[in-house]
Amino acid sequence: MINVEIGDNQIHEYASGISAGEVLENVYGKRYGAVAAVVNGIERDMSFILDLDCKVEAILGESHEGLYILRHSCAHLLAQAVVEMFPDAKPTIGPPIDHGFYYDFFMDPIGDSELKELEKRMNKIIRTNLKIEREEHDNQSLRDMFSDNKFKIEIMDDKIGEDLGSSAYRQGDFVDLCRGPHVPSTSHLRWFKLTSTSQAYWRADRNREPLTRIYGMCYATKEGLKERKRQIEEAAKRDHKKIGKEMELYMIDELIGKGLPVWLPNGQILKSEIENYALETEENYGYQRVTTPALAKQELFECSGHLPHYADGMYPPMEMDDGTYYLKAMNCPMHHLVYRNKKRSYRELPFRIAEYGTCYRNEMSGALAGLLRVRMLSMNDAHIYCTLNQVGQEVANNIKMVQDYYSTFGFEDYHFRLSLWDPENTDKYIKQPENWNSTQNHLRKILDELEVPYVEAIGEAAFYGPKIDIQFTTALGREESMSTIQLDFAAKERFELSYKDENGEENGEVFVIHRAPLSTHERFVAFLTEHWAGNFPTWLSPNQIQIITISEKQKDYARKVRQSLKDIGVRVAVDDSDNTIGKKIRTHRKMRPAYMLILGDEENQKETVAIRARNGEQCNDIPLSQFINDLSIEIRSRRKELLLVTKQD
RNA sequence: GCCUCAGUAGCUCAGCUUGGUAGAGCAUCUGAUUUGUAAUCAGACGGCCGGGAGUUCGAAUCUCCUCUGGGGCUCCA
Repeated sequence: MINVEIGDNQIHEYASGISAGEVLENVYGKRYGAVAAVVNGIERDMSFILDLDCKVEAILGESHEGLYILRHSCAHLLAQAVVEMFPDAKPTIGPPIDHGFYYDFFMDPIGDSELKELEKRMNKIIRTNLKIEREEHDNQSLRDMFSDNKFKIEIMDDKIGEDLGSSAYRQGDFVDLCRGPHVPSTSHLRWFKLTSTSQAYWRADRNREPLTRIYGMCYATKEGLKERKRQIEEAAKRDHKKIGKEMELYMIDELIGKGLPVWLPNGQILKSEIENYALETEENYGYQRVTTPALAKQELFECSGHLPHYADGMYPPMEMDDGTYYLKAMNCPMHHLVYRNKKRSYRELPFRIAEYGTCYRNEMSGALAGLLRVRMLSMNDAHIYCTLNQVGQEVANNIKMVQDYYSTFGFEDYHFRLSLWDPENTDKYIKQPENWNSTQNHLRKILDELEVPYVEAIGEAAFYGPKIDIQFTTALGREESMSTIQLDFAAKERFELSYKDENGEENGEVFVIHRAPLSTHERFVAFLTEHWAGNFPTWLSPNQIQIITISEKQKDYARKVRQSLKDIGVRVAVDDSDNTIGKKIRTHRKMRPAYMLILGDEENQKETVAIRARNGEQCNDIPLSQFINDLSIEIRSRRKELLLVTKQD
């Protein structure tokens, strides 16, 4: 007999050789929704045999761990269906991911019809409720089992010494190399859907074999799957590409080229408002403005290291009669020259210069997406030249600046990422390991001291130094970098940056901080649009006020109100057409003005306005002068909420 | 750049499976209507069905190539 501890210190006695699943079923009943078990802290299959005293916990299908197992099992199920349908396909790897799973196969690409067919086959396997069984093998017999799949053999080769690849999981005729654990049988995998296919490369290396990747989503319950589908639909409504078209924020024309959006008048308003806000902020933080050219000579980018390290990201060279020119992918090299333009004193540090410029990056055509990834970037860029001692304060200021910005714009869902170089793959980086270590530790220390939570990411650094990136997830679920604060230890040598220190010595220890707290205007506006679903705070709104007349009798009054609002800089339009008022409201909702003013005889006589806020709230009989006053406060203070209306009652 | 799906009127889409004179709603314009909070009525205008080639007596529809867009890979702000 063995003692098994379950839940809150309950000890049960069982015969040795009982399975974890039987114990759990004995305690919780048959339908308690567990997919696997934790035995003495280690995740195990339900079939795991208990032969010593131990502690057993259930992993519920709806828990984080449970979903992970469910999705992993669902990936196996997909592989089974694929091998059944395409006997030559070689499964490679198939991990669980957020919301679902994917599996990469060495096989010819497939289309939608095959995807549907696979889904059918998977459902069939689910209905037959195959048992999913773990098998232990020694290394040699595992290799024999997978001898026709070089990818699995390669995985085993990699795991030599780790002593992990000793198990396989079998369901019917299908067997896959796997650590497990898995759900007990295929009937647990009912709530899945195959979503898409794409091409990936073995080991994410484009020189290796191209693989067909199949994505699916998978949940423990019907409701879970339904909720996810609903989320995707909701997100699609916020998509900046959809709203951008509806609100006429930007356009892309074939004749100009892909990745080269044109800012339409409404989008330009957003851009200008953001720019003005940044200008104000940067003045407070001690930045000075400069403007540098869009192109520069090859020698500059060789000096900066862009050509050796970033050539792929730049447009090809232009041969001129006096040399070779490149469009700039970044402002930094030119800003370094601004710094170097005269002898600097320690009294000038930190020296901060900002530029509202455009950079040009040769993104691969397949990567371009709406405003999120473009080839011409409007950047709110700046560089800070300072001593190592000053780096901490400057980085802290920038983190604060970012947080202030985000709070004004209403962003709450983001996380910090410390982006490090990859010592295993140094080609992309300036090879100075000791500098990498010291600057990375420096940034890490700053973040720790500020008590800002962050994740670390290897291989995400800039070629000249580590970064603090602020990561967002788009409405459609893709993670993107928004703001960035980068520490550059290489520029000082490459550009011979120096200053005269307190002792009158020429000191070459100039550190450069590259920062773009507002991302690029393109990406920022994309996020802003998705975040607010186009219902921007009043100060940003391209159409702040829409005036609607009830009949043609109020034409003059409407024009008078419009002029009063224009006088204080409000963006306002009048609709005095002969449509019905319901029709006018419906029409103008598309442009999402913060407030609509409904003007009839009553308002005309009393010099008042009837306010219909964007959220549907209604507020009548407000004296025009009061409205103007309140509105201007709302706009000037860059308030996020439409407080004007609720304030009245 | 690679894989996949899709391109029909300014916008949203039907027609394509099974080839036979290009459709709807909204928007626009013109009348009528003068309206109190999410679509007033009527009429008109609008398309070489992304572009090119092929198959066919005949192609929006079938085949191939190409361009553009969506999703993914890779890359990155």
